Amino acid sequence: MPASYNRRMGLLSISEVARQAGLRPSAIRYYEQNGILPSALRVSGQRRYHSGIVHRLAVLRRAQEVGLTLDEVRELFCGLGKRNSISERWRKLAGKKLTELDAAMERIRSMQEVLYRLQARCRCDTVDQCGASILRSQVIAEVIKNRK
Amino acid sequence: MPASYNRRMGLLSISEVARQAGLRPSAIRYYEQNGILPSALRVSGQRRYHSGIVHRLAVLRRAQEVGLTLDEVRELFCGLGKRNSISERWRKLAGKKLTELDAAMERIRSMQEVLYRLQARCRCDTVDQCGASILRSQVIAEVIKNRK
DNA sequence: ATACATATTCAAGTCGACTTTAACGCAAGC
DNA sequence: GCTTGCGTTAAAGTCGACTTGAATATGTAT
Repeated sequence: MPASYNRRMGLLSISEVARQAGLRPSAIRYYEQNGILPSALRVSGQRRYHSGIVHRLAVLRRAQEVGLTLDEVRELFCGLGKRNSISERWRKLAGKKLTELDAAMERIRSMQEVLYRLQARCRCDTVDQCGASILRSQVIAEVIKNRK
Repeated sequence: MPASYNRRMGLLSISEVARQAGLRPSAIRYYEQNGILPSALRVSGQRRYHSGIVHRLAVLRRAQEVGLTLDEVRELFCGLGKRNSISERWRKLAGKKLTELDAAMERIRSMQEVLYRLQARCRCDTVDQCGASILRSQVIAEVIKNRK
């Protein structure tokens, strides 16, 4: 099947899609492999895409930007339940993320608070003296756990 | 060298230190291996610690809690320059972290903003319709990069 | 003496979202 | 028809901060 045919049909090669979406081909293959994108049409073993894929990848990117993991993006795109629209799934995931982000904000706030006090009050010379003021403050241990 | 001797000298085994510091022995070995802690005293091949190590590990943990990486903790503990006290190094690192945390806050704020709009305004049924409102908003692409 | 706990080192595994590499197939232009 | 270039797959590498596993040594209790 010649290139002219693909062009006539508006079919795009993976590198063309990647270029338009600002990704590398390997990322697109990775998404397919992990069920975030459906298996693409093949023409002599090579992936061919309809232009709509570019929009879908833009939504994917935006979803990542607001903090969704690829597992969540998969849920967004391929949602399990019966007749749930994408907007319903977005709202569900958005609620979840907003909660997580509130927690993240709070964590950052306490980190900042400790750092300010440290800048203002720490005067030790050696590590062994260090911490009188620092060790008493109460940043939640959860910080570390959730920093991953 | 018998245990009684170690006890008399106030020397602690790695598991005792780990217990007191709330870590696993493997973490302590890891710190030593990566130059965050100095090489420990050995008694027949086994690490023995003075109790001060527990304090040092508490400072380490606190440093992590406020966002320092282990590379930065190494800098904090083993700082390069000549006569710089730990408080000077703390202030330097704290300033750096505060800047990073400000940026992180800003990122989270824009993520939240997008998510709120999404919850309020998204009404699409399918992924292909999705994004009219979402794709126009401007979360910085940097979000993803720095999310790591 | 024997058993069991705890120690050691080195190498490899973990998590997430990819990228990179290797070895190969197919395509387009001359 | 030959080269250049893009496509394919599977497997391994990346980053950070550890953990886990395997093989082996030492310590402690009975």
